[in-house]
Amino acid sequence: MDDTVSRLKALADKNRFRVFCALIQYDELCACQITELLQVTGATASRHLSILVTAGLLKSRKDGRWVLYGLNRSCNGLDGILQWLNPELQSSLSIQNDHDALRQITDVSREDLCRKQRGESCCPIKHNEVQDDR
Amino acid sequence: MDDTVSRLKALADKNRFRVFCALIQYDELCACQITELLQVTGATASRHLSILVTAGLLKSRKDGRWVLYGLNRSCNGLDGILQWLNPELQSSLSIQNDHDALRQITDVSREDLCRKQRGESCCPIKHNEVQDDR
DNA sequence: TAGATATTTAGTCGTTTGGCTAATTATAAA
DNA sequence: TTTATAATTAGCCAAACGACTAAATATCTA
Repeated sequence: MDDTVSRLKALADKNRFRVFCALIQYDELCACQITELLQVTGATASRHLSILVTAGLLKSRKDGRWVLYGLNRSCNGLDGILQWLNPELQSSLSIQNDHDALRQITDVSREDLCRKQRGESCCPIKHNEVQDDR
Repeated sequence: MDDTVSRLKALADKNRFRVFCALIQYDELCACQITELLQVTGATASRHLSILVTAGLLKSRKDGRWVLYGLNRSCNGLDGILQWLNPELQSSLSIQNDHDALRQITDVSREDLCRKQRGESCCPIKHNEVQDDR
């Protein structure tokens, strides 16, 4: 039970939930891409990611300087979670917004993305107003 | 999305999760029975229950002096949640413990149960040591 | 109707959470 | 080997949370 509750806790935060949903659509995203999606500091994104990994929902692997995150496909009960969420995701405007933002984020190279995050105003990515569902 | 996250938040607490699981097995339980199961004050149980109701996971109805709680069968996505949880519940010792405790709790009348909760030491219910899974 | 009683609400308190900045670690490039 | 940089960790703070007690509400019963 404790495992299940800790998975629930991990998903019961809006930003972590967004990350999880993003990774249903994208096989792998690096920390800086998720930072850009959430519009928080890298430190904050990193902590959220570690909570999701600790709960067993995500896996991470290093790729040089970058750390790539993806769903942990062998997570106990993952299929059930996906089946539950799937209908909800189809109809969610917020998730659709994130999906659009991610297309732009993954369009630029990770190098350029990080440059932009450092404030070097290269390759600006404009985020749409995120209006929530209902 | 916000609805989904608030349902996740509602379930992401050990005591509320136990209540939800209890109501998968029992069609209806009154507030005092849930208070007894959780071993918290009535006020605390009441707040947990109201969070679950507000999230749309539970329904309540009055039966005279008592308030009965049960799963809200028309909750959006409930089937998905149940399918996800079902395998986990089968193997959980904690849930099994709660199930055993509930059998004793529902064995005595609500009147006697409340009398006992007021400390009138009638019809004692002994709770097993609740050891957690793993 | 008056008293008893099941439940909820209000108010308090210590802990946890989610965000930030600053410091640290690990890898790539010069 | 030094410098740059992606990511994480540490430390801080305000807000949210979960528990409690006490007070209020609603319903039964004598």
